[in-house]
Amino acid sequence: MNATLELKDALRAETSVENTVQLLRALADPNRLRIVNLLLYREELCVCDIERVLGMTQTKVSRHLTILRNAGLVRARRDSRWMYYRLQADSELKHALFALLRESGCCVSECTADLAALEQGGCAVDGGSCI
Amino acid sequence: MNATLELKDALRAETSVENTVQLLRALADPNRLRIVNLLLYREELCVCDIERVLGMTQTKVSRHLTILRNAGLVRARRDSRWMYYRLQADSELKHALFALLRESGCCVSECTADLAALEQGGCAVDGGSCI
DNA sequence: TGCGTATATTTGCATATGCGAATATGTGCT
DNA sequence: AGCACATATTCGCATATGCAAATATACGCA
Repeated sequence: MNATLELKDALRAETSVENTVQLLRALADPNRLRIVNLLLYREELCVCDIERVLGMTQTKVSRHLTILRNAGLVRARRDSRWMYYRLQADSELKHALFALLRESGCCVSECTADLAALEQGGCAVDGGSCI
Repeated sequence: MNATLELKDALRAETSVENTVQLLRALADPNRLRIVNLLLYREELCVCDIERVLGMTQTKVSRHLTILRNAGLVRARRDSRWMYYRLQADSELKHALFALLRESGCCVSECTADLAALEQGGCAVDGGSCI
């Protein structure tokens, strides 16, 4: 059995229609897709970073992060007053989805601007990504 | 420039947040995911095939196929009284999504049963797939 | 304890989505 | 034309989703 087959088997074992739908639904929103896109290029970001970079209200960012967290696409870590979020690629399907989004750019116009804004003095850990 | 870079560029050129969201939203439904899954393994299926294999009403199948068609994920061909649907992988992003779904199985339990039902006397063209 | 900052949740509302039932359209056959 | 079959659309309803505004919670600091 080669590596490709092993990957395929691992994917089959973990997936179900409902599980896949849950992940797709969580990603199928422009706000959440932009948030995930930022996290593809920054290992970790706090709510206020995302709020500032994407120009969304705090309520909006928090709500969408909660949805992403409930879908298991991100995980949170508290550091003092700040909550830091990062992608959670803890299954082959999630990993494949993140890879697809990263490769697709998913955002030639919008997200390029988002990433540029991120460069302008984000307070988060820079570089890296989970995939 | 190598093949990988060319693929990446092609993806970036065609994608936008709204376009990606439209595709994800269309896929983010259990009925539609099961329909797409069938089409990953059969080149072409008519509405009555899907209706019978998935045990859905005609109205339901038709409505969800319309949504998939509006998203550009499938295309239809009329042959006499029958409408035949097939996947439309006419962009790199769609191609990547179909490949991901096919590799993921996306359906270890449910879709295996669907595909087994499909083997039991479907009236459609068999074998093959668009990807 | 009280204050300021960071984040989360609730509330009320508008819109979107999914469903079954009924109906309409399109096609072939007689 | 009229009937039967295959598919599409409309309608009314229930539920889900997204939003802003207001409020609540959590933490650090004085």
